[in-house]
Amino acid sequence: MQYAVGMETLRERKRARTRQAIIDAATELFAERGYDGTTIADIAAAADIGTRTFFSYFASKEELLFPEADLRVAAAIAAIENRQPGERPVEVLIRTLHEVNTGNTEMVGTMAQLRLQLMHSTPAVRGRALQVQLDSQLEIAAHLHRAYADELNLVEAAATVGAFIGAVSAALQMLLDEPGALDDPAKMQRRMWAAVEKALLTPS
Amino acid sequence: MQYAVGMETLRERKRARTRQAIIDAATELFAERGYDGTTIADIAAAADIGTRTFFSYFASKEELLFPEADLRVAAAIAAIENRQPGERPVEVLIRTLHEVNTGNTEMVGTMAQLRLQLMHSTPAVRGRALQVQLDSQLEIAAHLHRAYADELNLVEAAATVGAFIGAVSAALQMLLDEPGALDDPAKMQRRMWAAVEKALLTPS
DNA sequence: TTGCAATTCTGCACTGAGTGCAGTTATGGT
DNA sequence: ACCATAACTGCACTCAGTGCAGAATTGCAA
Repeated sequence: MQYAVGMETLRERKRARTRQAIIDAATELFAERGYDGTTIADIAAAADIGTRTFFSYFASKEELLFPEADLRVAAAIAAIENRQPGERPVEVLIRTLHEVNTGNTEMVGTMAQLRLQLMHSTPAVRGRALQVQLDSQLEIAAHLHRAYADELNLVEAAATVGAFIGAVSAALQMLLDEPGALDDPAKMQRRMWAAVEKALLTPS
Repeated sequence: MQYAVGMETLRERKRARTRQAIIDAATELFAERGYDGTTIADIAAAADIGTRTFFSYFASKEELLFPEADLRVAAAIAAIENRQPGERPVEVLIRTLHEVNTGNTEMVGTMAQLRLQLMHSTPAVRGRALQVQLDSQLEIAAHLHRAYADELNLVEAAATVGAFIGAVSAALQMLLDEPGALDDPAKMQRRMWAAVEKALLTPS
């Protein structure tokens, strides 16, 4: 076989291509007709696969919205491992998500932008986003606990991570409720961080 | 009409009774066969109503799990209004949920107990719980902002409430993952509060 | 190149949630 | 007793998601 070696087998490459085709088709259709207005049959047809086949790539329609959830958790965990000496748990988390959000094109990607709009307009999407976050939380909490074994027990670590992610979500949602919120994503992000830091770093 | 005046009309009384019958039937069936193993047709049959009628009482199967969501928000808002002078926002929230949870039989009620189990075992229930919480958050945040107008803008208030609820959720879920967590709910609740306070009140 | 095993794709038939509609029944007031 | 209104219900429908079985594709070895 004369193909490049970027990915092992033909199967894997083809599968990755199909997966991306589904995401692309869904992104376009969601933008066009909204989340609820798009059926899985529509997506499958647009991606040129059988309806049934969709479910061998994504377990549900909702999963389609957060295809990169795993990557985020990995980034957060890496940031925890590389913490500065003397850095407090909350500070690590804040720095972590800072890096995650500025390091990649997350805030700019089409699906990410779309997701923000859908989170605003479609309750089901918002609910799903929360669930994805919570699933990540426990994993991140476990690593935070290991990094700060002498300061935080596991439950306290979970509470810390939960507080952080909860603050981010709530601030984000409140900001999204403002009309024209998406016109200046960078500004929105700055305001979000300011609010999160005030909520979490204010001394008691 | 010679009926008592507890509730105005026959219609209202009958409707309330049917609603309760649905909740009771569902509680029993969920406990018996689990959430996923119970169909709406089952519940309707057990409550002796037509399947279609179920949807004129509850918009979805999930809504059945949190029939008292509104009450909680009301309690939280009332607690905010009655805040002590000098009390900090986070402290108000902590006191608030303290009152909500100890003041009523929430933690002891059958449906509430059941819900904790289901949250642990059924992802759909967990997701729904989060969504209910988030919906409450913005409303509570608005009141917190009004109560602390000179200290917190709206986004900061949202972040504060989100941090609090996020910490509670995460700690609760971590605790529920421990085997035998439900054997001693009071102890679990104490550990939860300790973790939440450590996460939120630790000075920076 | 051929052949075969493993994997993937797909259609079909099914269950269950949820909606719209239309007809029936129960209730409140006159 | 009568009527307007609200509630209840069956029916037919759409869509998400699953299990199964057969067809098509791919990987590998001869």
